[in-house]
Amino acid sequence: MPRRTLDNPIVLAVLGLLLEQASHPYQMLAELRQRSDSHAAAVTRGTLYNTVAALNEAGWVAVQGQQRSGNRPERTVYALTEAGREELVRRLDSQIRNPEREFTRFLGAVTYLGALGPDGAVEALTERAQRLRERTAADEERLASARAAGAPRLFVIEAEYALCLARAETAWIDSVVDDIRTGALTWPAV
Amino acid sequence: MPRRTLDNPIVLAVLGLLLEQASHPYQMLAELRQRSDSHAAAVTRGTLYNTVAALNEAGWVAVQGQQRSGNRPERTVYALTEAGREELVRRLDSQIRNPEREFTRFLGAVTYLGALGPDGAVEALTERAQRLRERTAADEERLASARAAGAPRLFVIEAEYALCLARAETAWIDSVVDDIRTGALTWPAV
DNA sequence: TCGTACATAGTCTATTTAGACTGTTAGAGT
DNA sequence: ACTCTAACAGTCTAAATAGACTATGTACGA
Repeated sequence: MPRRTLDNPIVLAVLGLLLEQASHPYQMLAELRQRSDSHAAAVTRGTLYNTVAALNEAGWVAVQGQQRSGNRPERTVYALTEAGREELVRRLDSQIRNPEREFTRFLGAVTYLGALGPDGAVEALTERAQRLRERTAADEERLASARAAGAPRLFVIEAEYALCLARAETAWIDSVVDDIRTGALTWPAV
Repeated sequence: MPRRTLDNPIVLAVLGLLLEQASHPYQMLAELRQRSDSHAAAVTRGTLYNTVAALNEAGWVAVQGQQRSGNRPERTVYALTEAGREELVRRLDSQIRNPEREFTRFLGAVTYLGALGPDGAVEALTERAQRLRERTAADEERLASARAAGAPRLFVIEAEYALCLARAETAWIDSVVDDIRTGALTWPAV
């Protein structure tokens, strides 16, 4: 039951991976998981196989061959086609040009921050900031060691972006917590 | 065919709206659209009706009554239950405490920025920054006039957050564009 | 050497979702 | 008075997704 619209966010990831090298779906998944938690979280197996099949029907990828090691299930290896390379560039360009308004979990929650009350809000926000800081430190370290190991900056650019946003978010949370504590942000009387 | 897991992002929005006042799905949708583009984009009608039905089965909302104006379809008005209020707070708290790694379109695209080549990347990034700036200016104005009209800051806090992130992203893009132009960020030879 | 846990590959189905479809009413323009 | 469009309110279905299920191979400790 292949899809028609093919506008799900992992299409780009699949095309991008195949630009580097031909691969089979299971391997793509492993690659995505290894590279980034956010990429990994965005895919499940069913979706990936389905997406690759649809990409195949759309002519953006093509079966390069079958492989098999031992008696394991046969692996179908896909490669990017020329049309696929063009589509990749087209989508890349458009997704960068158009800033979409993305609805993240945190944005959705912050909208109703009031329901936690001032104390609950400070509590929760403080913990988030704390966790963000820990994660940021770990990410910075990973980034630094990747660079030290010789990875070109272009290959880790999305980690830089993610770090930048995480720092901005942390700073914002800090300022909000501060404003609640000092009374610059108050709860309207109910 | 009501759902079981109820972990989709608009659950929180529905519970949050109902905390303010009882409402029927169509009205919730209008409210969401009016309040924020990101909220609006995150919902379609089918999903909303389905979600509300599931919320009802879970006991977090309850039918408050039917309304009808003229010969229009009957509107089923839902109200938050006490269990629903608790669930709202629980989810709010957890979604704020746990920073999830969210996979946005832009993050996915930036990962394969290399495929655009230095010139294409500068082109696309510059346009994004430009659009972001325009949108940010418009959002700032809307925020200011909402405040001027007497909206408590707590009620527009998510707009502040979104603005903060947008500014950080713009600054990051500017710096990357700069680095490409000056040669601080180069394309590895293929 | 046997069991047990985990990695490898992939398929399959029950939920979930997007968005087309239905029909009514209010208001604008002619 | 009459048409045309947009808002109202909801249902329905085809497509997309998550995650369980299958089945072999490998590594490790008991």
